Amino acid sequence: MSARILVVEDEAAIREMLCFVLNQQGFDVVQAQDYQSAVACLTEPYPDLILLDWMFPGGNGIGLAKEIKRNDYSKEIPIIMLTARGEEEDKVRGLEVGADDYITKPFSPKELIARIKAVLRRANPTCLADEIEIQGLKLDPVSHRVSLGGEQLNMGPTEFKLLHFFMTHTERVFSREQLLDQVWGTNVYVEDRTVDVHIRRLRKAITGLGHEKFVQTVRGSGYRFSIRV
Amino acid sequence: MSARILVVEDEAAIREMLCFVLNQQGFDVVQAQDYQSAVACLTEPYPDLILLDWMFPGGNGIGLAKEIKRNDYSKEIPIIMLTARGEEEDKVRGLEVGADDYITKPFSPKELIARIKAVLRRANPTCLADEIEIQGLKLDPVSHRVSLGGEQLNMGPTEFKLLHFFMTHTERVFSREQLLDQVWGTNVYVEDRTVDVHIRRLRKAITGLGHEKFVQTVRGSGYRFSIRV
DNA sequence: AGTAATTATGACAATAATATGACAATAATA
DNA sequence: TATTATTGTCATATTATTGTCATAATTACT
Repeated sequence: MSARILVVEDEAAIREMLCFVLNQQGFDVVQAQDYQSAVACLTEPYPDLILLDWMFPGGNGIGLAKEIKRNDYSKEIPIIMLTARGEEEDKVRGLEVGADDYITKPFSPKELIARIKAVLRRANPTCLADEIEIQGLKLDPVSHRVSLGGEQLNMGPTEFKLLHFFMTHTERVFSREQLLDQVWGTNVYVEDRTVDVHIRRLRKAITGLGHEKFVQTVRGSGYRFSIRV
Repeated sequence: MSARILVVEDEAAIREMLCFVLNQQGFDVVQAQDYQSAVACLTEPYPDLILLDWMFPGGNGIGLAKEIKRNDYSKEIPIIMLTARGEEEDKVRGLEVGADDYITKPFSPKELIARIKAVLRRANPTCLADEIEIQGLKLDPVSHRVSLGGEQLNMGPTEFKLLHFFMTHTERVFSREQLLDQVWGTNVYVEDRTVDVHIRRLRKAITGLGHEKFVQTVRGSGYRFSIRV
């Protein structure tokens, strides 16, 4: 049950960028480019969050925000406003009207995602809980648990992160360097070969009915998580 | 073997956005936020493409573009300029200096990727991470897999590279020397005849329903990958 | 057919890459 | 503070891959 996000933004390039980023993060995205189509999206299934451009044709953002907050069915939906840089007063007015947060254009994807998650966590934590399952191997980021055919699996935090990354990025080779960046985080000085060791630990941890085969070595390139053995 | 892209952009938010999108597409991304660090990135391993902001501190974009095109080692690297909207003259000047294309901010990820791929396809198709299929023979650089009619094929890294090169450069003879340059890399001292051996290994690996026939010997010249048997 | 040049092939040792087990250092937890 | 779990690194074992050779097979030419 991943979160459904309504993006209201008239400029196509920015809208596409927003949708791209949100999609990559696993959100369900609905787009609207004007007042009318935005209002049309306020029905079942309701979005869990609205990303709202301050200025857009067919009614300004604040107008739409007011409309949303007036309506009983939609007033609980959190709103994040998109404002142009430096327009401080807009932010203030936006928050007054009931926006839960705001983001300044241009925005970094990291910031965007962080703010969205923060708002969702406050408003509706369940829609962030996205359990991943691949052939009986279940990973639940919320409870921070991994199970295989109902059986709980034990592994260290690093193995968990590694598995989480793999399960959300299957069928793709990653070099040790990339894995270090993605799983350990940038600016971390760790030996390349250390990845090997954690790969082994992960394999050992998920060894069940051949599930360790999912973690595959690609000689000369790195590792891959693949269902196709 | 996926393309390495150097992003030169001072504004952190935009830079992060570019990197995010490019990373998702499987490119190797290197960042630079000023003239100095950009120049520092112009060494081994050279980027396959440079995304260059027109205006950035410590020297403008055109200055850096000129510098890149002046240097023998870097002048073959294609450049895509990032310009602010509406600055038509910038685009013209950029193209005059040797930029291969330009993108207007704000940009849609689709457009960005399309233009990058177009430029790379012209300059160096091997580093495009697109899946290639030729008569049931599939090579996917992203997952680093080769299959023939759905069946996985096994081969060593060198054979993989060789096949990748061939599949992106079909219907053309290459001398052993050329293959060594392109597949093994320059400055590698390897016997000419070694190519023969790898050709054999490649043929053996892709032997299916006569697919080994694609790898053809051109007596006295070298080898060719051709669909026409 | 005979010959020289060229390519194909199998075998092999050298090399490079990965797997693994052990260990001390560190961080987390009781 | 004591105890336990986790981490990163090393040394070593295990594989896979590489490049080269010797020899067989093929081709082109006389």
